[in-house]
Amino acid sequence: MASTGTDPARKQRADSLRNQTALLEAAAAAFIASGVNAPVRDIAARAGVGVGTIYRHFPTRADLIVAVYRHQVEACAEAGPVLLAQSATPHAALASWIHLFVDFLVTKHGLAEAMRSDDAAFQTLHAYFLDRLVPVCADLLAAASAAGEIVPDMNPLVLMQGIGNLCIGADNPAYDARLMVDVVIAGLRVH
Amino acid sequence: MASTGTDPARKQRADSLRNQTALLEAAAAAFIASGVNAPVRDIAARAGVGVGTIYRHFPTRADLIVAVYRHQVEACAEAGPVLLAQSATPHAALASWIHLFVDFLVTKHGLAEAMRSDDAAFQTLHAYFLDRLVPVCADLLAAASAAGEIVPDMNPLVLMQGIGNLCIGADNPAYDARLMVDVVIAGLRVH
DNA sequence: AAACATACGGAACGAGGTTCCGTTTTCCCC
DNA sequence: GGGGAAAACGGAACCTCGTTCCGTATGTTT
Repeated sequence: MASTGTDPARKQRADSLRNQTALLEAAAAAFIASGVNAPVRDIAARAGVGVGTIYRHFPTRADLIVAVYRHQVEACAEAGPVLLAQSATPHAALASWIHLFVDFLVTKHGLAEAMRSDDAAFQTLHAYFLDRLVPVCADLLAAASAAGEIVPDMNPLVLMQGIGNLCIGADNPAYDARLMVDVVIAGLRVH
Repeated sequence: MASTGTDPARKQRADSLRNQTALLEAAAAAFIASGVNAPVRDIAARAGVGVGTIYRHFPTRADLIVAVYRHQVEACAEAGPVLLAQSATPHAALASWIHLFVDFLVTKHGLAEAMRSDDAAFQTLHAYFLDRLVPVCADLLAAASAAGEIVPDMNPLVLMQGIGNLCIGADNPAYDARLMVDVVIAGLRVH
């Protein structure tokens, strides 16, 4: 992520590593306080570095967001097969997994919006989330489909993006992302 | 909308009305060309006016968007009762009406995103759309619910917002808003 | 300790939204 | 028709925010 060195023998400088860590912590805090679109200058100030340092470590905002949430995305991805093995039915596993994903998204102010953005800077973000999660979703869909529980032709990519969309604005009390997601899950069933 | 006059006897000035019309046309063109977030300066240039004139007529971007799309929103609202009377079943009417709404949204680049924005400037937009369309949706839901075709507890406001969300990013070829909307419509059915 | 690569900071630039006020246009009244 | 007040105009100026750039500082290696 931050290995800019041309010579692979030379290790990353200590101050560089320190700043990178500080930036990750600052960004996480700023994202909680102001959403994932927190001003670059704010994040830099929180980390006690100049704005140039942010761009050196994380060329686009997406890189920073991915770095901050990587653990959680990985955990979500790994939960897929586990749920499939533990649940009573594939459809139940799919439902549980989608709820896991939704829980992750709705607690990250602005993340769902950002994933949707057509801004080139968010391309990385979009790609990372989808690359990591769509295959997991595809497996769950395939299992539920094979069991005859859901319609056979659901596209996992479309489903993930749709679920993501439904989570936008989840902090608005007049909206209820989880309810809409449940309607979608019900709609996947054979009928 | 543009009656700023303090004295109600005094009518709107001719140049003001001319500019207002020019702005509406320019905005409509700019929205088609660049989406509803087209730069203010661009819209002003298209209309051949200064930026100050935009703000005088339409204090927020939402006011301009509402003015541009008012006819279409009205048409959509009025179609609700008509569809209910003409369709074979209330659920069919609901489905048709939702498709009408979706067709409107997906052809307006950025509109669905804007409706979701928590920016105070879009409050008016959000309010207008929901005030006008939620009651129509509520009637359709009530009819379908009374006919025993759908689950009885769907909140029309949540449904409208959810449908709106699903339409975000509909111009991305890897996504399919209509498919997701169909899943939602299916999910509303009693099962 | 010297020399060199690496990384840093923050000024500077550009894009976009918004405000403000001197000037122009229109309208009303005589 | 002409004069003056009210209304509206235009666009410069300002603010915020993302992004770039380069002179300077800090590690690292020999």
